Amino acid sequence: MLIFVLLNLKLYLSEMTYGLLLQSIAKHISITEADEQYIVSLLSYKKIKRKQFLFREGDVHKHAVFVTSGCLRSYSIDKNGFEHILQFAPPGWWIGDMQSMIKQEPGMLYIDAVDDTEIILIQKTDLQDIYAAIPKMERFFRILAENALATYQHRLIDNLSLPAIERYQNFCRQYPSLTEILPQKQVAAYIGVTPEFLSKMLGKAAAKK
Amino acid sequence: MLIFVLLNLKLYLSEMTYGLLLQSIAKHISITEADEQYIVSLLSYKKIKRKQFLFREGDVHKHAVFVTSGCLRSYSIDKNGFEHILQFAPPGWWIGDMQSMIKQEPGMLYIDAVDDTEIILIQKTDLQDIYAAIPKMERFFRILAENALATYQHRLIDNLSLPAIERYQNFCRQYPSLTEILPQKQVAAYIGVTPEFLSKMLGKAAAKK
DNA sequence: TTTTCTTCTTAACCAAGATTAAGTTTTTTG
DNA sequence: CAAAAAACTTAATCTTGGTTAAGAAGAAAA
Repeated sequence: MLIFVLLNLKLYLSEMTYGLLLQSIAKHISITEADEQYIVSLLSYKKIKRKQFLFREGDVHKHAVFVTSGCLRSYSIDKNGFEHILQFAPPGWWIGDMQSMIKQEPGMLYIDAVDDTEIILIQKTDLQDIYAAIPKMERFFRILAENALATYQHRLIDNLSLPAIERYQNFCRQYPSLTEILPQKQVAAYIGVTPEFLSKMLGKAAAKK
Repeated sequence: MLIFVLLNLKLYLSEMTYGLLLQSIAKHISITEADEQYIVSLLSYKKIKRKQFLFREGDVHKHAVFVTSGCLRSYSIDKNGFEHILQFAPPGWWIGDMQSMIKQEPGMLYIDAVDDTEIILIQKTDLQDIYAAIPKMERFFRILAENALATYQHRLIDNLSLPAIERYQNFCRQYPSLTEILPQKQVAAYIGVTPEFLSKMLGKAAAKK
């Protein structure tokens, strides 16, 4: 009886922790419960406090990272010490330096927590095993990469063709929940302007009304 | 005897036409000859003359496009009529509007030929069949998408953090063969400056020496 | 609570890159 | 080959956005 309760508890905790990832997989492919359990057996879980680092420039990314609560960000620091944000990762998103992940070479990105955050990690080597054991997972990550690719294509075009104010408006439209939470400074580092200029821009826009 | 010659001829032509694509696949996964033949049976071939369009803004991308000779480019045109180049595709590269390809909705990109170009086309619906028949192909396209993703991440960081002159130098280092062939105007549209400014910049750099 | 750190704002000045325009060279096409 | 169309250059002027600096306001930490 006690064992039964403990088993249920374990399942329940696992469901809490890994539910979001399994749901995300289920959205694109269907896998058996045995497959799910196999995958879960290779996952690890981690908490990251606000402002704590997950990766620094020069680290080799040996894990795929999936956010289940809170929010991470990836960014580079240029030679003048300014941050340029590549991506925010709210719950349900993956984050990482693909170049480093693929080639297993030192990355150029920093990743830290915008907020207290919980993540799921998969080791790159385990991911290879998952592909071998459950070929359908190749499809899941193909679809994931293709979607991310579409997002980056769009963002690059925006950066090439739109003035700062429109890039800001696009950001607010695309990530309304982030706009509320993030300090302005970080939105500026994402759209590619200085915090001073963003402030000036918003002041002007407000004055017009 | 005649039939034998014709068969060989057909194989030879097919090798000429589809060789680069099959090689590219073989670099990442190994498939049987039967699989190769199946894939080839779903491919089509097309020549595109310099300056001819393959897609325009608003078109739905129903094919994946692989370049075997020449060079294509994808770009958007902003409200002032200026071109912003997302990608060049020399031989061995894929090109397309991922957003449009995935969601089968009108795209925002133009694709035309920088030079007389030969391409291989795969219909999106046939691609689904290929995935079903040869699951390994999911891996091939996963790897492809992941590599492209890494490239876009890098380019976006560069655009956010580097001044125009360094973006130009990066372009020359990364695509030396393109730098020779392309009109300066198009390099400008890729790195995100006006042709006038690129000209001024290069004049200054030359004067220094 | 008080102190400290971070963020936000404002403003004056500065610089990278855009715009306009005109002339020159190169490439394409009839 | 001549004519037309692109592409390249140069220069003057303008604009977007950066830099510097300093104070105000919030948030975090002690």
